[in-house]
Amino acid sequence: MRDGQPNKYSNMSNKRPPGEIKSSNQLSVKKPKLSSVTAPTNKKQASVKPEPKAEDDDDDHLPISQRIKKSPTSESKSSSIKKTTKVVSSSVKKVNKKSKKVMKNSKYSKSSKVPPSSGEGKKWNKLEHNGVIFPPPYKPHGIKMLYKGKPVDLTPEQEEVATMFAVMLDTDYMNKPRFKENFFGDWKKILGKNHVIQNLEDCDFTPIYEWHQSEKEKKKQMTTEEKKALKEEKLKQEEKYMWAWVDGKKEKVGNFRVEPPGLFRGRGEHPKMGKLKKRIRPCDITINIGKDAPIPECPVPGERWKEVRHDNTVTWLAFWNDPINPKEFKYVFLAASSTLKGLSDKEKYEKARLLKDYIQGIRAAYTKNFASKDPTKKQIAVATYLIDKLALRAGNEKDDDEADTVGCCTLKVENVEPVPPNILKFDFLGKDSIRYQNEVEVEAAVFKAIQQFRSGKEGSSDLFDLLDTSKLNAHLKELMPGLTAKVFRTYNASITLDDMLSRETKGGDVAEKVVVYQHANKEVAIICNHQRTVSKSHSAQMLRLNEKIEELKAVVEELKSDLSRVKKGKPPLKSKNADGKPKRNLNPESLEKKIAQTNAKIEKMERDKETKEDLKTVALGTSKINYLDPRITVAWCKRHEVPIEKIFNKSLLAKFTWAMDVDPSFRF
DNA sequence: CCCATATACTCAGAGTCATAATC
DNA sequence: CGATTATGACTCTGAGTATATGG
Repeated sequence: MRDGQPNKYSNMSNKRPPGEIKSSNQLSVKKPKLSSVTAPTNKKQASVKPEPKAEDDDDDHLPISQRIKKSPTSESKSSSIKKTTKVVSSSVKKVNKKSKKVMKNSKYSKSSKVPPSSGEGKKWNKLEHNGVIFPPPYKPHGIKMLYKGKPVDLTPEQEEVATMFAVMLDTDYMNKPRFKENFFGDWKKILGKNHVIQNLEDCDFTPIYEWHQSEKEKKKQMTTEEKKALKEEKLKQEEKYMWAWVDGKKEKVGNFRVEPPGLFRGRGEHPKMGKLKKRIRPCDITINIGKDAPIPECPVPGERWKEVRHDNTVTWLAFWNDPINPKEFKYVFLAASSTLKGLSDKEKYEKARLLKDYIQGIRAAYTKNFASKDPTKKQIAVATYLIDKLALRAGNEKDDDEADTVGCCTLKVENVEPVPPNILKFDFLGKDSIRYQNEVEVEAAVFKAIQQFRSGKEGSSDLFDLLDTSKLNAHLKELMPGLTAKVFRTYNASITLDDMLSRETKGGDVAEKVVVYQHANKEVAIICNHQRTVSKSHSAQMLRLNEKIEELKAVVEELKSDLSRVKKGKPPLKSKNADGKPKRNLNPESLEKKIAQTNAKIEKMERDKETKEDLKTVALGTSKINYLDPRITVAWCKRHEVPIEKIFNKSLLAKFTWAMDVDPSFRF
């Protein structure tokens, strides 16, 4: 469903001319003002050395938003993009899907357990916390599901898993055969070989589903006092887990609740969707605390932690192995508002700001390499261009047991279609299986390069066959200390906000300024392709808005008629209003006023309607939380006397405390 | 005050990327 | 020993649910 709708915000764009640079000199002059960016080889910078040609359409330093221009040919784009269902081929692909499944139990020789001591990557000196809290044990409900129409007795364990499935009866997963197969496979193991239940098709879970719905309803019907009491009870229980002591400071813990058991809800076409995610127990959990901190008490009587470590080179407080993918981990970290997280957040933005000093040189360098004879260099250049211009993600290789999604380095031939003379049509599933659709005008050299990368390959093979993220990042690191692909996303998002705010903030009242901010925020969200599904009620809501607008228009018409009649000394056509009250205010002045008021109301509603329609598939939150340097926002608020609370909610304010004292003149 | 809509917050899955281990 | 692959740890994501808001 999410990948269903075309992205109406496709940008046709860009006409940034090649070339155009400052002297190479300038590059090296800029000093990293960043302690955290461990500057490796400053010498390598040579490779960014731009050449002094210049063709001054100097928009190189500008944010993407400004570099993007509507292309003349941008009519009905998205509609026509379709996946050319191609014959899958074994093909060119370097057999690089890691042979993950093999990997015989090379038990991690934990000789390398920890490298702390050296004080080098030290994250903390003292760390104390209370561990994690577990979900309550399963409470059997005894509701019987049906098999071939007859009630079935299930053990609590069997019932628990059946209930996990029943609860999802009204989700889209029921339309996914993969989900059902995986579920049934895991459930079957618990039912046992000779159980009456032999296939899913003959199972009727509706009794359990309905029981669950009624439980939900019951909960909803509780009075506010009851809910409040329940909440306080929970809070009391959890209070001690909410906090940690880090280097003498009390800090909030993020996710101290262990994930409850359930069915795996993989996104997109995930091969493992529906598999049973089993209950985590204390013996699955590894705790990390300071050397002389007391060991957290295990909350389950009679059980104990798997292990207690003292590793101050990491920030996690606890972890367990992901039951779906046992070689992956689930961590408990401090909350976003903590000092530790704030620090690394700040470092992230400082690194992105540093890129500002290098970006011209980097763009010049990759532009030059569009035509490189070295094929790897050429691919790196084009990939970097896409990452910079379109804010694409790096695109790591994925295993076969994950959803099939791509990023820049993993783009397939079929994901990018060149449309002469110089348009590229992108269509692929990115992170979280969110569809990315875009048509972009690119420089001739890029267009040619893409055509070349595609030629002779099948649709399913890699566009950048000589590239992967580590090669790309290794190259980026030579251009700027600490530079990686994701920094471009942060940079382009933040510079766009900064730029749009400074260009578009005019006078006006606070509300108008907030609109300017939201507009910029939206632009960033579009660049980053932050989408959301259209709410179920969206169309109904639009309809209602339209109705209301029509109603108001009718009111205006009547008022106008009243006005003209009153002016002629005649009484209104109707002596009563729609609500049945007799009309008052029959003098022209008040009628005029009323007309103006109503028209203003209509205009406002029209605007609201537009915004709503505009934002129906755009999620603003993600960029605000992860990509926009809060100092831009805070400084802008200070300059324009906008209360910061208009922009940041409570948790954002807490997360961004480190940015609050920024100088009003701060610019990204 | 009630309802519905908007916003805030939680949740856990899905990425990125550095480094260690292995080939 | 250089290149891959595996491991580990951290950020980023939209959905779902709870709560606030406002008409």
